[in-house]
Amino acid sequence: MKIATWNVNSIRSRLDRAIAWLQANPVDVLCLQETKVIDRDFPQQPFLDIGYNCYISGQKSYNGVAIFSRLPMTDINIGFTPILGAETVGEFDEQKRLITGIIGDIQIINIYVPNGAEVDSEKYNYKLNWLKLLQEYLKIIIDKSPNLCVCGDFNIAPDDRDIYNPKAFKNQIMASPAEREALQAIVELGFNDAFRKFTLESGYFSWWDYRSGGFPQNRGWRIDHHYLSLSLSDRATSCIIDKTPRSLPKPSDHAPVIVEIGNMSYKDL
DNA sequence: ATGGCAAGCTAAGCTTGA
Repeated sequence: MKIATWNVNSIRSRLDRAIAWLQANPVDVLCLQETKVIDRDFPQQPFLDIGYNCYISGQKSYNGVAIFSRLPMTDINIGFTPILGAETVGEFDEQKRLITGIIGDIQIINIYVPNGAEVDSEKYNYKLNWLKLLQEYLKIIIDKSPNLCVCGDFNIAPDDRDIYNPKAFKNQIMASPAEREALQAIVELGFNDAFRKFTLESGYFSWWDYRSGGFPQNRGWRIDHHYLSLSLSDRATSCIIDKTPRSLPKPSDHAPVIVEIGNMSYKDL
């Protein structure tokens, strides 16, 4: 069972790339972020044509998440509200940043964490509050659903190994202590960073700035993650970043990240 | 500190991203 996450930076701009990638990498589940399109205009048909089910939650211009799966998923839910209730969630489901569903014995939660602009800005506070809400949400879900895969664009480098030049970005957005503490509070609910189960060195990134030759010089950040609940982490057999699509013309600025879960095959589903 | 690039919206330049 392979589960991929990829911030595509507009599904309409990346449609051909995403289809080509899925054909070359026929993962069981692909989670997308920054689809940047309302549901009515989402180009579902090309994905249906190559054998994927589509579950989408988008809005005009910004944000937007989607899950494609080869086999149908159940229990699809959008946003925090189904678990936390409208009163607790307030305005936080207006931006489309969370979609979840169940496949086999695994619940997948696909998230696009707010960017945060710069430390101490209004958007930064929104990001920290969004992460706090995510923590409350996962605290409830992890008890009901022990095999959890929380994946997506977290917009946080968990530690300095995940930044090409950590000194230059100390205390900056995506690396600030408060962001890392918010992520750590989530980890402490009972998650492992799947990539770090297999690779401990620095120098592995999932996002490179479009500007200033970020990719050719490998000036990147690792901000796209799979956080697996402990029981699921035990079953993970690999986690890799596929830099190939980032090297092609008109790329997303993010690369796909793929985790493989063992002890499960289609006959189990 | 600034600018560099990409996408959406909309019709030249602003907003957002990270």
